[in-house]
Amino acid sequence: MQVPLRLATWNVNSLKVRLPQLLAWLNTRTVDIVCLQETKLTDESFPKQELLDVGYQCHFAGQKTYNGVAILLRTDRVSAAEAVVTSLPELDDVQKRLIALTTEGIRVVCAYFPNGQSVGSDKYRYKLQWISTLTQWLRAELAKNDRLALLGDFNIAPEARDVHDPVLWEGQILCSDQEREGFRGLLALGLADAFRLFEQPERSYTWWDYQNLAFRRKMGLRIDHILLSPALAKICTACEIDVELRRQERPSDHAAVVATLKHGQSEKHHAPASKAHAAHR
DNA sequence: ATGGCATGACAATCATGA
Repeated sequence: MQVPLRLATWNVNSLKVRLPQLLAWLNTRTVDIVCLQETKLTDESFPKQELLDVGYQCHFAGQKTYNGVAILLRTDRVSAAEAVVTSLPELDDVQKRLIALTTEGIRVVCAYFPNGQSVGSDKYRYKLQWISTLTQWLRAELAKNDRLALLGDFNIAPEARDVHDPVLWEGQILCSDQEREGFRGLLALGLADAFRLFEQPERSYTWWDYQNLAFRRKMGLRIDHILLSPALAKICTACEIDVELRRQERPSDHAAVVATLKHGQSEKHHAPASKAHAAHR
């Protein structure tokens, strides 16, 4: 069976406010695994029944006012979640920025990277530390899981072409050398930026400021990403930004990113490295 | 000019975002 699998990430900037848009989006788009950031909800007030009613099982880690992440699984299309974790084991952190689970033999990691506020601030140092801890943890996860996807709001524009005005943003938060070095550190684990596996339109962004008509003027940044392990990059057939979400009434300031995977045979999940190597010759 | 929105907590402004 070769049914395509679609993975998405969207920073909703308050799930309470964006729930109607999310429900409508889930009804019109075929997405199977949906990572959300900035839910800004405690776990008690997570709208799990509403999402269950449209066919999604929810896993979430939230807090009052800030942060909060969730993964939604379309239960008729993907297997039940296993090995759910709701924090980075190595980091003692009250901020809810990470949730991970395994479905369909895929380790799905949903992350809301710290913003960093301004270069050199305490929050900036926390951001770099958080990225470093995530990277170390992912190294171990990749050793255990061939198929791994890291989705989320990275709060990093990796390259000049991901920024509407690279000169204006040079060295600024989201674009600083150390943040970009952190992003490259994730790629160095073997992960691929799914969006850049394909030819893309120029000025493709995922975030636009609410102010100054930034969206209409195409003044954005590409800071939401889907990174795929080699086994998943190999079967990725598309990666697109859903800008329609940003065009709506009372939108989130982020658009969603959606990747499509050819749903490979399950035997590939546990293919030993030696065998994969042999197949190359 | 470090603002201009938007969101949430809280009750007039303030913290935070990116």
